[in-house]
Amino acid sequence: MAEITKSYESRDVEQKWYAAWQQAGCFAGTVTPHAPAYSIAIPPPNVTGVLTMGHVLNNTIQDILIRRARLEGRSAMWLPGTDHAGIATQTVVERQLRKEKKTRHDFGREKFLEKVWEWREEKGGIILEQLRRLGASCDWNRTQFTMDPHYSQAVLGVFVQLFERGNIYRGKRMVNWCPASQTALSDEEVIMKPVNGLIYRVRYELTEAPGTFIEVKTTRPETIPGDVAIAVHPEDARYTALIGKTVWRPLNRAAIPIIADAAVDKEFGSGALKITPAHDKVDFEVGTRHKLPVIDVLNADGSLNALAGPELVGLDRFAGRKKAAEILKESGALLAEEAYANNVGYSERADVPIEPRLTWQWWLRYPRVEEAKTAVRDGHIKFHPERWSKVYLHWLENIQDWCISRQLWWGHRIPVWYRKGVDKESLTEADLRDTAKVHISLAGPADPENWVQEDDVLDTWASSWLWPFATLGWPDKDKMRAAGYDYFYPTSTLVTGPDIIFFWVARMIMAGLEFTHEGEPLENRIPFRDVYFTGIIRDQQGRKMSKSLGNSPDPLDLINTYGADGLRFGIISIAPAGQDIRFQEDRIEGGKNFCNKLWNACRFRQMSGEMGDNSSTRAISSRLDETKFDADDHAILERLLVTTREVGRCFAQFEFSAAVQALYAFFWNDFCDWYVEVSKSKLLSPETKPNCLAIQDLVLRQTLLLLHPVIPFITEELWALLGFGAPGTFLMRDARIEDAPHGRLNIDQRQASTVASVKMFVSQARALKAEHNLASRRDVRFLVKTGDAAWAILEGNLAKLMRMAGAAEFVRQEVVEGAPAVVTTLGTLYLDLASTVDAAAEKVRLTKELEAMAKHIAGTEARLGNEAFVSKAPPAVLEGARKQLADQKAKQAELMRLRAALG
RNA sequence: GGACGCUUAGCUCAGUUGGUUAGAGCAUCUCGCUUACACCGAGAGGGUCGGGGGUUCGAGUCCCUCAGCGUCCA
Repeated sequence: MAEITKSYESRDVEQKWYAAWQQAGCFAGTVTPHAPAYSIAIPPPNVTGVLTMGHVLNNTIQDILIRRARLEGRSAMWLPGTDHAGIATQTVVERQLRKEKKTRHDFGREKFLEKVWEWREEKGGIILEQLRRLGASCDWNRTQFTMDPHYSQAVLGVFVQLFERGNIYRGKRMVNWCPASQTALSDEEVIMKPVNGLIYRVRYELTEAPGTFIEVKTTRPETIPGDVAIAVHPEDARYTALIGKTVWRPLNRAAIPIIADAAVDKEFGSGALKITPAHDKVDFEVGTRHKLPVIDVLNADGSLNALAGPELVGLDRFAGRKKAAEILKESGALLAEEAYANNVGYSERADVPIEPRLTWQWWLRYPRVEEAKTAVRDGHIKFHPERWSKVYLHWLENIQDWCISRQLWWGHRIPVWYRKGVDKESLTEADLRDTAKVHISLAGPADPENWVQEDDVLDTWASSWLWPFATLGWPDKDKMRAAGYDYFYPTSTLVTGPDIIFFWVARMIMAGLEFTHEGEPLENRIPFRDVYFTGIIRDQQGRKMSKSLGNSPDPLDLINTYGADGLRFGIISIAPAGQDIRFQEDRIEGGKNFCNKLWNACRFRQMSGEMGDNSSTRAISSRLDETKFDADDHAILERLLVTTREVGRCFAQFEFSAAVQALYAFFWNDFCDWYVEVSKSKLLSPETKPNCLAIQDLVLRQTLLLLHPVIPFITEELWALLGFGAPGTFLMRDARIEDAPHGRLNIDQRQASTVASVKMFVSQARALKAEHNLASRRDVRFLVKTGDAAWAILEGNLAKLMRMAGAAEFVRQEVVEGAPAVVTTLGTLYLDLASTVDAAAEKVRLTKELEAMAKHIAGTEARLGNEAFVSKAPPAVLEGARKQLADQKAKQAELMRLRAALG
């Protein structure tokens, strides 16, 4: 067996095991009829993406769930992949072209798409490679891409089906237009941002009464050429006389009417509102009500067009705004410019203000909205933390139709063909259903030469909402069988961020309900049973980590510095359930240190004696002689059992950081700081050595099993080094978690509980020495004044005590005068240094302690003196308080005696 | 404006259904290279649990209210 080195070096170990796992096919999720299935579909990262700290957290959690499921004997399958990220990817490739001073139009649609595919082949797999560095145990053979042929068929087939079912329609409506990407966006892709800008007070002169004006306030003077009316509230007494009159539009001069509409807010500004139907959603509605014309003064790229007038045409909308203000100022129409803070919608991807724009788009009426609510409300799908279900339900209550068409080239081109010569601008709902005018199918028309395909593609989210089942071969029966659709769907758990609860989670639920297992009950059609929402990783100042701020560490750097296991352990330990996380690199360092500690504890075991048969819990147990157990043996096994249960509970309830904390405390404090230390005396005697080694093996074996989901590499390495598995087997694939690692052994609670008082005794002895500036070397003589029972405990642990406390000897003695002392539950402990002690200082210390004790006693006495407490508190609490008081009083008496002895 | 979350040690956070003297990691200070680990060990200091009010024998924990911070939806 290889010797364990002095410190853990992650790099070689990680590479070695990842390759070995992959070669042995350990990641494969296979249909195993008699085993329960456990499956996760990865939230497909954007194909243009690189690994961020958010990915690290999210994917570490998924890997933990998957690896734990394997160890529990389930057939686990984690399905990886990427999504095609329409806007982002197209933008990346266009940016490349721009370096050659070209645009996508120079190439044409087909050639441009070839370029995108080339880019994807070359760069699109980076993030999946990075996930391997993290240790992700995805079933890579199942890797999917939303633009794969099969997946695309599923997406387009769904479009056709939803059209046939009446959920999809084409309509000319106000959409969120991104002038940078030049496409429509869904409401969810618009982010409202507070902006400090200007508001302009502008007056419009009445045509019938020159010199009389009506005033409006606007933040967008460049849209004035698009004004078609001034609206006032019908009950606004200031303006009733003016309704029906006309005013001069101050830019691109024309007469426009003053109308009355209840949508006007009387309190805002002067109470009069300019109506620009082409550039505002509310204005559009007002315009429609009053049958007003629509004057669109903007081009698709946000520049002003000829309808804006000769002075503004060609200008960008922001330059146009300035220019418009200048013109208004010159003509005297501009009354004032005032600072103004308002909310402006920004394009999520391009980060520019969106324009409300009237265009033809494809819309989806969501299917299964009510069922989607039921699924979560009735707990068929459980959200963790639960509170996100409110956000989800609220969105579904107020759901709006989804604009699913995008004016892009990269994506799923909508499977709609218009017969040549048909005017797309005037198609009615009935025309869409007229197969002579419009053809909608997966296969396309039989006579393509007579048709023109729709230019638009589908929103990327309109493909990824099928992810949990389209990745399992749906709707192709053969592919479904091969992928194990019936076995793995519904998937078990979705791990994602709450920021895409609408974008993705809600939509996946609706898609799953609509398209899978038709006719079966709801619980068979939902796409997943549990949804775990991670927190958002923030920097030290609490800001979101982002590329533009440059405040995110590169996870690959962290892996190189601290190891993948160190990074995983660290990130999980700072990620409490459902809370945002402030990133601290020192916690990642803590993860690395933990790995090193684990490494060295195993090294100590290896150096302590011959390895026995470690190949199973049963084999190790059979090496134990229970009759020779001492209190420490019972105590560590008891703690192991409790920790095993606690960790199991934590994993089951998605409390990952609590699991890690429990493991940390058990391993570092109970095992390393105590059991390993007491082992150092136990190993000296042939009476106790075999048991001690076997118990260490039992503890280490179980600890590696419990830790493996979190830190897979180092645990696999140590598993092999300590011979816990048969050659050719893997911890990750072949090992199974056992609930009762101690096997048939009986744990003696009474004995185990004495360890606590011995620990405390040692700790107090050390403190006593430290207070008197003695190094923790073992050269001190202690005297103990104590009763027979306590002395028996001390005597039984003498060798350990001397080593742990750093004592030359412990001597039982009835009377000790003038020595520094401490009162413990096992008697009064004196430092035999009478000659050197500073009596005055010692007296001060004891007095301080007595004061604190008096306070505690007063508190306990007050509680016990309270009639209500005595009559109402549960007996156990009451008994505890009485015992506490007795202990406190005994300690107080002893402290007083010690103080008196100092003279 | 509405919903949700947060406020506990210098920093970052735990604290399960209310129950002994509120914990951890990091940082700080003191001591120690004792045959696993200095990526370590021993010890110490450090908190009126955001403010106020209430319920209760008992509140960091439950209720009300105020303040500050954050997120989402309008």
